[in-house]
Amino acid sequence: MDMQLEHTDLLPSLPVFDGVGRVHLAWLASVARRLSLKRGETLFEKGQPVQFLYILLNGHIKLAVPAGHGQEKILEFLKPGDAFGESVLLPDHRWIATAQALFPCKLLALSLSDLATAVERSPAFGLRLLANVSQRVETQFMDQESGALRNAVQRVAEYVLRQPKVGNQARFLYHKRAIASRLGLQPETFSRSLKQLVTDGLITVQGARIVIHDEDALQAMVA
Amino acid sequence: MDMQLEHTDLLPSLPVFDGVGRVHLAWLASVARRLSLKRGETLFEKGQPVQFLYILLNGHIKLAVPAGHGQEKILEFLKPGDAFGESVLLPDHRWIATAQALFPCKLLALSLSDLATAVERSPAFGLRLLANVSQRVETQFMDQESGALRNAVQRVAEYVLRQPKVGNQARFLYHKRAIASRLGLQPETFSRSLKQLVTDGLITVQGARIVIHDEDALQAMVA
DNA sequence: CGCCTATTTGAGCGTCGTCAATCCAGGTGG
DNA sequence: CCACCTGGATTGACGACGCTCAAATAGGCG
Repeated sequence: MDMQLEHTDLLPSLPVFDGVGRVHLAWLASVARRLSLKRGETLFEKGQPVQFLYILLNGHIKLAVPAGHGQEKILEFLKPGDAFGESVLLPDHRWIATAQALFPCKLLALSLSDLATAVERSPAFGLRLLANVSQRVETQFMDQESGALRNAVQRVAEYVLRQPKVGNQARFLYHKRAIASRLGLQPETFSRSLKQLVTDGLITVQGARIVIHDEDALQAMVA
Repeated sequence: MDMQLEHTDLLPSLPVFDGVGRVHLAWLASVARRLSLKRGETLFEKGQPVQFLYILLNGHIKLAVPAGHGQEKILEFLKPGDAFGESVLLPDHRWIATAQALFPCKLLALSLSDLATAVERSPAFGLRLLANVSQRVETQFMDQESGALRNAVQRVAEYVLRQPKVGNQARFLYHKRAIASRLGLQPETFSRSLKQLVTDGLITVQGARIVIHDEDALQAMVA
């Protein structure tokens, strides 16, 4: 199968390319670098110069800052359709966090000049990028709110509710250790908080599997 | 003095309009609504639909979420040149926080259609907006990092270092209560943390005035 | 089947939040 | 010009939530 066509076909399904004309998409697909990452592979590290805007087509990536003793604080989980590295627009900018693949990834990389040309040719693409990063700011705000206003059990309940559900079932996509870090908790505290929800009869947990018994009570807990 | 010309002249001095052609600036100035806020006045409240992208020309605004018992958690201090409300691009979006003037403000408001037209006419403006919001994401990341990795005294030291200094002098622009909220601390804890820095001989504080005696030690404290 | 890592569980402690009282500064009016 | 007054800031005492250290258990992958 033609690699280039494969990627071109993938593009229209991502919201970040909504409303971007076919011809512009083709141009994007032609100039953008294509990258693949294996699970665990590092895309960039804190301190390196920002050279590209990345668009994640496939897979999951964590953005994290090292915290000594082999610890880290996870700032964000990146999902397909997410764009990151807009700070390529800021002069002499360096990454403030490290990006590492949690699952095998495919992504596009746009250099600063390609990004500028792309927005020049397709202002709609510029607006899509703006909407995307705007969404990320809002997510950060909600995280800040949760971190400041809610306790450990409430934050865990909130996280469970946000997971995609089929019926009343859900799964932890990432390691519990990683989720704990994302929520600003120690793994031990995360474990105890989950146990609390189980003890209260709101959920049951088996490994990465979650069954939600009382969604309303979970909602009430975070409100 | 002509109000419109006054604002038009103000625009080129803000980084967010760098590289945006004179003619586009004039167009922006002609279509954008102009707003003034008195100290304490509310621009929008949590839950209201997002109708405009705002660009702060002058003054300071706080973005905060109410937290019950008349409390609030301040998410961000907005300064001249900051743009906010890019989420006007997201469908059916509502404000997740309240905006209130901390000082008298002047600002521009762009409707969704005006924003789209502006980026259409001047892709450079789109890139500037992207850079601006990108900067805000990074600030959020650094806040998350501080909140997770540093204790109260370290966060206060970090905040002091970030204030604009003349010689070894600086000032708290906002009420300590507000700064505490921004740092994710109670006013009492903020006060005690400042006292700690004073006791250690790193700074002295009189009301809103700060004198920095040992900047290196402050830096070392947050590293 | 066995190793290695992730997760869970337990015990103890420290930081920060809560509640309450006091202190202080800036603004107002006599 | 000074006394008052009001809201912010400070200080103290105490408790709780989440962190740290340590050990046991479970789970995944070769």
